[in-house]
Amino acid sequence: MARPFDVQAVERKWQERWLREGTYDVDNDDPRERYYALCMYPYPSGAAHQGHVRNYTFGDLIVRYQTMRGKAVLSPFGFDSFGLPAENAAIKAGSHPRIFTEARMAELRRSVERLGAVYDWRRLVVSHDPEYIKYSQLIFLAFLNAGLAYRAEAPVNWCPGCATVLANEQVLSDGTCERSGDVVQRRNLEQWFFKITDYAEQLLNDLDALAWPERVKTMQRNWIGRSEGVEFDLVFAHDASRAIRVFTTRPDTGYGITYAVVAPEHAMLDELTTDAHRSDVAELVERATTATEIERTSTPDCGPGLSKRGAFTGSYVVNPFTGQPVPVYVADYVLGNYGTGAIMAVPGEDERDYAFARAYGLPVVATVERPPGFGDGAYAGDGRHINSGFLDGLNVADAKVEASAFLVTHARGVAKVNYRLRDWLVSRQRFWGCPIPVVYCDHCGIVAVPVEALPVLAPDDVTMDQSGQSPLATHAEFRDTSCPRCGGPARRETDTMDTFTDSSWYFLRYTDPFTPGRPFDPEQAARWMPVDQYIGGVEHAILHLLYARFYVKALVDIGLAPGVDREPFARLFTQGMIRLNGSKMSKSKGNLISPERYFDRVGADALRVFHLFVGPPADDVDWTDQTEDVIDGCARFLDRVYRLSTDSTFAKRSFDPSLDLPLRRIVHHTIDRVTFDIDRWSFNTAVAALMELLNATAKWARESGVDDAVCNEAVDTLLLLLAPMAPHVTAELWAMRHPLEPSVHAQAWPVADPILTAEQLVVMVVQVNGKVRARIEVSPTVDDSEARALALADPTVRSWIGDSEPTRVVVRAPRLVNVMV
RNA sequence: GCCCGGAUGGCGGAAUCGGCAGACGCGGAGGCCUCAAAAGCCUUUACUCGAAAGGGUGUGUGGGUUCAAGUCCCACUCCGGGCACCA
Repeated sequence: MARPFDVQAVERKWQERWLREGTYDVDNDDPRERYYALCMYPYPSGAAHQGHVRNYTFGDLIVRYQTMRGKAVLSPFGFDSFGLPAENAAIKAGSHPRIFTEARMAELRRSVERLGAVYDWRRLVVSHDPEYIKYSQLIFLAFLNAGLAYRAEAPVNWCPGCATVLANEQVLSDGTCERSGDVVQRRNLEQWFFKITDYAEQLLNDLDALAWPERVKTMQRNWIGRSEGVEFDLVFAHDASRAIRVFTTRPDTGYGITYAVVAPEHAMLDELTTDAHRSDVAELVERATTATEIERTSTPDCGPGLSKRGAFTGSYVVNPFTGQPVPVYVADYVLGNYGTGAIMAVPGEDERDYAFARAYGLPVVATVERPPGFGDGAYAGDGRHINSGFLDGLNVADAKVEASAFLVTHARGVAKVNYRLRDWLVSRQRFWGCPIPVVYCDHCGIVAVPVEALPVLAPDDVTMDQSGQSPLATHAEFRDTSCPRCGGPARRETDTMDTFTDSSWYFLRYTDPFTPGRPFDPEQAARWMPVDQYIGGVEHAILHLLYARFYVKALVDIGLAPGVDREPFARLFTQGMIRLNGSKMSKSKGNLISPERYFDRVGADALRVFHLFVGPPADDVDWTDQTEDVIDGCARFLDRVYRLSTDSTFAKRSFDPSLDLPLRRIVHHTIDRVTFDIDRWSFNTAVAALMELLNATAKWARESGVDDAVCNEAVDTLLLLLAPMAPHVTAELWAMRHPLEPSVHAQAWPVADPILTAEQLVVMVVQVNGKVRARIEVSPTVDDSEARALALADPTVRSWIGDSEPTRVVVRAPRLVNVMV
C-alpha cells in the first residue's frame, strides 16, 4: 500500500518519545482522581501474538482514554516469569531458565512497545526477581504463621509429563493435565497446601457485588460448589456404639435409604468388612486407587461396568427413620475427600444411587410422589412425601426441615455446609519457581527461614531433569543446612511454589514497588486498589482469578494489607480468543500469525484499529482469508484521516448555518456516541462512528467548501476521539496542526454541546397496517394529535388508506404513527 | 446429563426502551483519473417480481403475545463454552 506518510518513522518517533519522557509514569502522590487499569501480567513466551495485541490494545485504549478524562491512571507492566516452559526449554538447550526467560521477556517487551502501548516502566514487576521472591516468601511465611499454609499427606494429582504434582484447578475434567495433556495419576504424597477452603463462603458471597461477566462468576460459584445439608450417624446393626457418619442434602428422603456406601479410602472400611467379603473389597479398593481419573470416571453409569465398581462389605447399619438394617457397600462413586466419605443411598431420589441399586439388585423405595407420566428411575423433583411416616404429605422443603430436626435428636445430626472446593496444593517438584522458605530439622520439625535470611534463592548450578523429585533436592549445598532454631543439621525444603502464587499478588506490588523492606506500602495499596478495570482471557476464570481473590482476603486478614479492599478486581473484562481455521491460535499449536509482520507492513495503529473494529471485544475473532483485507481497510481509514487533516485545497468560504450546522451536529453527536461506546466496551461501534464522522466531514468539505473554524472543530474532534485507538498518527497530526500545544493525549476529552446534540428534525415513520408507507420530517416536539394529523394528511398514506375510515391509529410522537384500516 | 452464551446479506458485524432491519467495514459490480497500471476518488450492492414507477418476501425452525417482534413468551434444531459421580 502506498501511504501518505512514513508510518514506521512516525510510530518509532512517538514510541521513543513516550518512553523517554515517561509520559505515562504516575506518582503515588498524584493529586488527580485515581484509576487503576490492568492487563493480566503475561507469561514471557517471546514476541507477542495476536491475543496479546488484542489484550494490550484494549488496555492501552482505557489508559489513554481515562487519562484524557483527567485521571491519574496507574498502568504497570510485568512478567509472570517463573514456570515450566522455561525450565523445559532450558533442559533441552542445556542452558539456564533465567537466560531463556529473560530473552523472551525482552522480545515481548519490544512487541508491546511497537504496539504503542504505554506503561509506567519504573514499576516493572518480574516474578523471578530476587526482591519479588523475597516478598513472595515473606507472604508464604505469614500464611504459615497464620495457619493458612500447612503440610499434609493427601492423594494428589501427579502429572508424569510435567514431573510434578498439580492443583485440582490444573486438572481438566477429562483427567488430563491442562498444560501437557498427559493423563494425571493419583499419588499419596506429603505436600504444602494453602487453606483456601477457609475462605469458601466469602469467596462465594463476595462474587455478588463484583462487576464481572456473569459467566465467570457462575464458573467460580460452580467451582466452589456450596451445598447445605445434614451430617448424621448411621449406627452399626451389630454394635449401636459404632457408626459411620454421612452427609446428605436430602434428609427428607431418609425413609428411602436402602443401603449405605463408603469410599474406597474410608478409614472404617477395614472395620466394616467381614472375612467373607474381604477379598472382594480388597480387589475393589485396589482397582479404585490405582485407576486414573479417566478410568474411574469414564465407566458408563449403568450396565455391566458397574458390577466392577462396588462391593458388599458384609456389614449392616440401621436406617434411623425406619429402624431397619441396610447393607453397607464400598464403591468408587463415593469420593473419599468430599463430605464424610460416606453416604446414605436413596435410589428412589438419586440417579447414581438408582443406577447402583439396579446393578446390585438393591431395593428402590419412592419417598416423593411422582408427577403423572413419570416412568422409571430416580425422581429429583418436588412433590408430596409418601412411604415416609411422619413426613407423609409434606413437600420437599418442609420435609427437609422436619427430617433434619429428627436427625438432630435421634442420630447426632448437625446442620452442615459442604464445599466442592479443596485446599490449594502449592508445592511443585520443579526448579524454576519460588523456593518454599522452610527447613526440616530432626529436632524442631518444620522451621520457617527467618525473615532476615530471605530471599532463599536457588543456586544456578543445578542439574535439571525430569526424575520426579525436585532438582534442588539433588544439590547438596542448597539442601543441607542448619536449623535456624537449634543450629543442628537440617534439610531445606526443595520444592518450589506454584507459579499461581506469584500472580496472586503482583497487582499489589505494582502499587508500590518503591518502599524498601516491604512487599508494598499498605497505605499506597489501599489507595490504588481495587483494580478499576482488569482485562484478560477467560481461561483464567477459575485458576488465577480465584487464587488472587483468596490471597487478597488472606493478606488483609493477617495484617499485611490493612485497609485494602477485600476484592482485588472491581471490574473484569474477559476478551474473546483468536481462532485460525476454527482452532484457538496458540504457540503450542504453532498456528500463530505474527503481529510483527503487521507492524512492519501497515503499522501498529492499523492493527490496533482492526482489533477494535473487527467485532465486539468479548467475542472470538476468526482469522480468515478476509482478515488481511480488513486490516488494509483500517490502514486506509487512517490514511483518509491523515489526508483530511492535512488537506489545504478545499474551497474556503465564510460560515453558513445551513451548510455548517448539520456538520457541527454530527461532530457533537459523535462525541456522545464514542464516549458512550467506550464506556460500554463497544469499541467496534465507536470506530464505526469515527468512520462516519470522517466520511461526513470529507463530503461536506468537498461539496460545500469549508469554513475554517467548523473544519478545525470537526478534524480536531476526530483526532481527539481517535487518540486512544490510534495513538501514533493522531499524535503526529495533532503536533502538525497545533505545534505549540500539549500533545493530543494530554488534551481533555471533548464534551458535546447539548444544544448541538438536541435533535432539530425527526423522521417520523408512518405505517399502514404495520408496514412503512411514508416518512415525514417533523419537529421533535410534535404532540400526538399533530403527529396523527400530519400522518393522515400525507398523500401516500391517504392512497394506502383509500376511502375507508382508520379503525385504529397508534401514535408514538415524534417517532411513529401506525394506521390500521 | 446440567448450566451459560450464540444463530441477522457473499463475509465481519450494527440495531440502549418492543417502533425505519442490515449502520460501519470487507468483498463484488460500474464509473472517474491514467498511455497503461497501482494508489486515490465517485456511484451501487439483502433476496425477489418489474423496463420503470412501484410491489412482495426477509433476522436458525414451529407456535404465541402485540397496532407493531431480530428484540418478549413457549417448544425445538444446530453451533460454541463451562461443569459433570460433590451425595
